[in-house]
Amino acid sequence: MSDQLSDVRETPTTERAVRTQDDILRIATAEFAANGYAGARVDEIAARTRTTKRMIYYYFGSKEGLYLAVLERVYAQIRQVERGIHVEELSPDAALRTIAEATYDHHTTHEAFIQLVSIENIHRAEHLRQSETILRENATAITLLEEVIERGVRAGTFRDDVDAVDVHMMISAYACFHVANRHTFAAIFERDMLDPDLQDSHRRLIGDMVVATMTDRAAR
Amino acid sequence: MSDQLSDVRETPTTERAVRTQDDILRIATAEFAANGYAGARVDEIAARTRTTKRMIYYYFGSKEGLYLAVLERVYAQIRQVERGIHVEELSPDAALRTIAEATYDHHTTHEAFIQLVSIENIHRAEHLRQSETILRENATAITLLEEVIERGVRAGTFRDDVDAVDVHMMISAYACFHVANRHTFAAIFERDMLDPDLQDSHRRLIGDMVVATMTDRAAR
Amino acid sequence: MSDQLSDVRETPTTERAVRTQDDILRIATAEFAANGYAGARVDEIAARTRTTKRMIYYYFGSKEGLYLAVLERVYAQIRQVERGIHVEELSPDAALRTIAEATYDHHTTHEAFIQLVSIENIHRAEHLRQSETILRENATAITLLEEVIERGVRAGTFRDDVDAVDVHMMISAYACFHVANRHTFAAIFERDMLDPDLQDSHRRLIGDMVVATMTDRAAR
Amino acid sequence: MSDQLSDVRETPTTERAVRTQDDILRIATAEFAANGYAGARVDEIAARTRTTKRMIYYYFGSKEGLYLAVLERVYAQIRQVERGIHVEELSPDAALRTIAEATYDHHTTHEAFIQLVSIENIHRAEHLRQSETILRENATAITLLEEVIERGVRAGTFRDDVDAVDVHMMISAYACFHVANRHTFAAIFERDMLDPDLQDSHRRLIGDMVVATMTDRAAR
DNA sequence: CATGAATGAGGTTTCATTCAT
DNA sequence: CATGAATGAAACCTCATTCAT
Repeated sequence: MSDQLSDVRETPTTERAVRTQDDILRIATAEFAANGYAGARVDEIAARTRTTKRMIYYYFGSKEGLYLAVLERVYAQIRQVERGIHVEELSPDAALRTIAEATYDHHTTHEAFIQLVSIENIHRAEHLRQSETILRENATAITLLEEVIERGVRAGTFRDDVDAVDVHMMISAYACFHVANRHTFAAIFERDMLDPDLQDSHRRLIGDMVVATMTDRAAR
Repeated sequence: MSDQLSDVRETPTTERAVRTQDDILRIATAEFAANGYAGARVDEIAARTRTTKRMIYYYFGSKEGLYLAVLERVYAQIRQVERGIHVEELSPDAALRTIAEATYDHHTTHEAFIQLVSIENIHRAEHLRQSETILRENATAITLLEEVIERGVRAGTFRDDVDAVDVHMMISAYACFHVANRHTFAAIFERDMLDPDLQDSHRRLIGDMVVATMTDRAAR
Repeated sequence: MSDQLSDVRETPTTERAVRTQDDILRIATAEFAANGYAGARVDEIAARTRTTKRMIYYYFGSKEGLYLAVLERVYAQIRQVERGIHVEELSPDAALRTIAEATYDHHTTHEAFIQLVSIENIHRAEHLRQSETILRENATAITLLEEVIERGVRAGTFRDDVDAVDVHMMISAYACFHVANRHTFAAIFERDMLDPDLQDSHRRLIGDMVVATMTDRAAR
Repeated sequence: MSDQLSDVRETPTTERAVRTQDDILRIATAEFAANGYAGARVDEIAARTRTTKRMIYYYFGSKEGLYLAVLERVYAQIRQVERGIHVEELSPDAALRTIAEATYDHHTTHEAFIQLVSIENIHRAEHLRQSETILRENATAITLLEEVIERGVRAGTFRDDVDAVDVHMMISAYACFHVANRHTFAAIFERDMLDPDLQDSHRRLIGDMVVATMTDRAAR
């Protein structure tokens, strides 16, 4: 749960309490993602829950506390995905492509996560910075990339002036954009980036993009 | 102004009126960008303006009307930039790189625009879709790319399975991400993507990325 | 108005606004005095007012801001009374008695003031300490007493080991007690200290008390 | 316990129950004294107790029942002190001074009692009036004074137009004020009436005051 | 065009109290 | 006796919007 709040039940003891909190968090995730922090309504969240508004305050202390808990939850989920990626056996090219595709798959299927990240950026990451867990655990995505890039560089196939954080940035940018800018993009260019018919080619494209960039002879 | 609202002053007559409206729009742009649609306060906007709340309602009818006007204004500004890009004389490679860099330069120097686009996406582009001007005029960015890609494909240097909208997507994703996700990225990875020291290498990287992807032999 | 709050209309411009604020302050004074800070209800105050709850927040910002304004108002009123006391022409004895009686008269006819002081003490004077005006202006009551005591001491009729603050304490204690402890005293001892029939003798008694104490030969 | 409430455990049976109740009452006394009736929080009281909220309701029925029990407890304590005062052997002067000093000593060392009396007065002694015990037993303080005054009057040293209730009022006023108005007084006059350095002179002063007043020749 | 005053609906939060185990 | 979970009523406060001058 949130790292800095007190006066709230930190860890539920009964199984029923777990269900109540999960219920609240699930609904709250959707509401915050769909309406932004200020636009989300505690009343509305409560109404869609099995429980009452009072319980939100009982467990999370405040609207902000709830939002923080939501944030930590979605960041914990992506950590799980990242930890499930194993590329030790793959060539640097294949490893890079695998990581890119995994990120693409996660982001395009976790709309709420991407929206919450967008929202959090509007608020200058002020809430996220309060969560030691997120700060500490979510940077580990980089170590995986570092290892792959080092292998590629050593093998002479990867350029050495682009580091893991840069690569992560390229991959994240592409994957995030699909979800985060879906609606304005669709409105203006009349193409839904998440159209299932485009999924395969878009997944291939992100792999191409990152591999081509890293193996680009001209850039060296 | 917004395309569907009536009962509001559409075009200012006196020069003073123009200045008043510009003042309001400038402040409102900052407020909406910084706080989101629901988070922005009409009172706050009025307080920071040289005029009063009454004028906001006189000129823009409602908070939503003001937001729409703000949106149209920032989209008009990027249209200006796009129209200033001329790549007819350049090779397809150079042309692509020029367009990518121009987008990168625009986005990284127009934080409010990117933030407003993020916000608009949170609201499923519901406001943007009301603006015929934006929908009609802003898609023209594509024609420029189409022409370049066609030249590259005809020359045999570009792959032909990636169209102008895809390329625009890649470029926008990279450029948007720098601004839109700046804060969460900085918090977690301890790297400010807009750090002036990184500007040159990041501008080069976006060019590398799009050119490498389009000229990628392996992908063909 | 309160010294530290912002975002609230500090000084009303129209006469109507003055009336609205006075109306609110009058009712609020009664409500806070009757129910304590926590016990007073903003809703109730608003209901008894010509205006609405919203106006309370418009003018005073918060419940606390309103309470502070109430506090400053009643302290300003007693300052007025204190400034109206002139004892330069009187003998030290008579002057002391006059001051004591004036305090007695003020306190016994300003129940709300005494109650608010009681309430403020329950809250360890945390609000009062925020008001520079009260702190600066209300201590001046002492200078009047100092001058009188000095005269009495010099004349050899007053003891010199009791200073103005001590005398003020004795007088205030007696006068406050009549109002502040009226109800418990009446319940237990079956005597209403504010019974009009007792007024004269109690006014005389406070004068006797302070004069006798200061002229007490045995104490010297 | 309260005289009129039923359905609550009147007298604890086990020793453990006594300790639990005492624990609750001790904490509750502090909380009510520090925050007023409305300002005190049942949750907070429970949290500071070794037991739980359930126990408060089990033993005292309601917040009001608890408050009443607190009130009765502190009034019982001062009764004990009063019963310990013996002045039969002393001269009327010395007896008066002894009573005054004892009251002064009690009040200045029982802040919570004085605060609760202040609070109770804000509520027009509505709770206190429900307690037959307090009403019946606490008026007996007067009989002690009556006897002393009668002796003094008979001896010709005391005036006869000031009765025991008046004297009790003077003494209580002085002693209460030290505690009840400590904070506003300190804030405005920059003198802490309970400063240990002032204790002796202030104790002497209350004796001087009451004796001087009663033996005042001028007043007769 | 300008300004402070006003409004009502609805938002977030708190509190005493009770329930289930 | 003890504990965390739950509740509903009501508290405080905010916001977009309109009015009177």
